[in-house]
Amino acid sequence: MGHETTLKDLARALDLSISTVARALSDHPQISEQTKARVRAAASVSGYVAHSAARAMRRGHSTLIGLIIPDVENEFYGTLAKGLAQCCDQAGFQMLLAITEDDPVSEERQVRALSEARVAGFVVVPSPKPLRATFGLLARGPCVQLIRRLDELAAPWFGIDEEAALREATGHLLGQGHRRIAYVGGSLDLSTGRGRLRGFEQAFEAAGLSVPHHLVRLGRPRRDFASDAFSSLWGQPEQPTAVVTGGARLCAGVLEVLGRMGLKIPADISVVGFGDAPWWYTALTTISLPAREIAIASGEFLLRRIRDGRREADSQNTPVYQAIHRSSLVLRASTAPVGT
Amino acid sequence: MGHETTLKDLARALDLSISTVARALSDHPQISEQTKARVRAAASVSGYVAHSAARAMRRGHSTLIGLIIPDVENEFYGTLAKGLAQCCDQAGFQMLLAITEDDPVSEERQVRALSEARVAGFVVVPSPKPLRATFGLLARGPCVQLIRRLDELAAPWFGIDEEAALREATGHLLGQGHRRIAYVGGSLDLSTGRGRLRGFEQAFEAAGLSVPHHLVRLGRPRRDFASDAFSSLWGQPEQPTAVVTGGARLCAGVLEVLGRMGLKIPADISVVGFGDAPWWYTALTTISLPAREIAIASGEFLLRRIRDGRREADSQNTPVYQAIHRSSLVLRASTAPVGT
DNA sequence: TTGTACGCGTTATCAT
DNA sequence: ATGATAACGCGTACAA
Repeated sequence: MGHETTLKDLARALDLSISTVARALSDHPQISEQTKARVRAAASVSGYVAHSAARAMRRGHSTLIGLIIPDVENEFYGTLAKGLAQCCDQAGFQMLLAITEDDPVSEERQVRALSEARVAGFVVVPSPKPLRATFGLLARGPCVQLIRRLDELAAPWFGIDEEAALREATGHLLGQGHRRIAYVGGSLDLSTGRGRLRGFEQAFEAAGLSVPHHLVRLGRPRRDFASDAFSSLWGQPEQPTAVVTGGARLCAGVLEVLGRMGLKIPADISVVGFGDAPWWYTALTTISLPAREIAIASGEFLLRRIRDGRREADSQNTPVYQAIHRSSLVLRASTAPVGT
Repeated sequence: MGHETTLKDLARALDLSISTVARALSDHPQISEQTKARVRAAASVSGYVAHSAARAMRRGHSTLIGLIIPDVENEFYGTLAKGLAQCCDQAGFQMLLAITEDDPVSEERQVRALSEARVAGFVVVPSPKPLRATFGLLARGPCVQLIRRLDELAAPWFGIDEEAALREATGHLLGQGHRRIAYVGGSLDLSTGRGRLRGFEQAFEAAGLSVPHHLVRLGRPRRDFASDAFSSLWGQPEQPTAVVTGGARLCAGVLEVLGRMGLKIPADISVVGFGDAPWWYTALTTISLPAREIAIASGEFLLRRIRDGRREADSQNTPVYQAIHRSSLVLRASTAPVGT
């Protein structure tokens, strides 16, 4: 007891060589069916379990994929993680999960740990400003970046057209006659924050209106920021008649404070939410994100690249690939023409 | 290029032995400061990254923890995963995530993969009926089970007092004068389903009332089941005045169909939700679960046991440990006295 | 069809 | 203070 069965053990017990046992278990064609059967039986009764680390060392590559995200509690990232985990499982890979909370130090530490584990590839939603070392580490293997986009990270990007998403959402409200439209979004140190704000602005410009910058609040993509931001907006002399959110957690924060204040949607204020948390299926007009599609697309892309990279010596001359998915505006009961 | 720096490379470059380099990098006391400095500098410029698989093989144990859950999109499991990931990170471990969707075949396959990776321990929310092989695999290392409890899995359990949770929730409604209280819960093949139903029943018994079994619907813990179940309940001649949910996804399903039917909460029906998804902070009376606490407690327990197991040869004679956490009923605006 | 032998990158033991 | 060497479990080129 206290000892795990190895090929050597099986070989000794069966009076065979290690290589024969190894070949039998990997169904090598040149091993007799009879031997295979004997070996498999012995492996089964002894509870033999292959040692993937040893195998990886020998082969020179592991079956590990590293996923680096800010927060798996966030519905969106949860969906991302699930999609990728299923991709991995299907392809015989396992997923190592790292949660950064957007802290660059934690990010570096965990990316280093993933590197030490010799993951075959990285899927990363990078923090706003990763440490220099992090880039170096991520460059050691195939890598794709999701949603947020960092040019320093010379890695293929998968995400949505943020500008179009916010432009459409804001345009919808403008079409309903709203003018005092507030925007609670992420700060501009994230590519997503920049794109979304631009989309918000473009909607006004397209309508020949001036952008109500005094109704814009940008900050960390957290619920409490959004709650505070909306409170301050509502305290202004010119209250907004509608609010657009620029992130899932920001949306949650706005909804929370609306509830606390007892404001009715859309009677007191129209709301466009962000993301697809199942609970606001009930009534929330929302910017719907194809999280699962992004996960699958990027996962399959990465896995393909990993396999390719093993054949061709080095296909490092990869063009900067990008896959732009489309969000869609899902109309529900949380928006209404102004003054109704 | 195409070659990862190893200790051997560093040794050759510095004209030192491999052992000296290894010792220098692990800050061995008997290496001169000067040598350490030289080695560290060389390691840094060459971008040396340790190889944890090789280390694990040599040492006989990895720094991997396997987490097996049905679904990480579920808020509750998301919180669990996050808590555990942080536990792991803090202790120098990494977390391998497996999503089973409660499919025993997928579960077995993934648990096997984790076994092959020689995870140092398992944290598992088991499917209702795991394959026999799965038990064998999980028995190969330290293991804790969460929430759901399987006796065949002789592993310490961390969860909540399900009976008390539902008793309290149901009692609250009874106290508000409700009698036709519906219950939409998980089927009885899960320990959670059994405990929750019993709690529902106990509330009636404690009040000297008979249990309204015709208002009880049990099934798979999925949103669509709950939606259908509530629809059928509402179609009955004796419509319920209140509904208690026995799971997070079931709660989401009930809320969804309520929205579709245009029913007002609590005017048309009182609702007790399940779990802590941030979005129903607004107005939902809910059975609140200490997901993060459970994750931390079980994670620390497992990590401690892993460390202990390395000192003492085999401390297999472990008593069946259980940590019962308490849920709490959070009162909000979704329940009201009957007939108001 | 099966066996022998080497190396993957580390760490630990024993020597110097 | 440093070096040589064995071993962890596996896969494969080469030999038989």
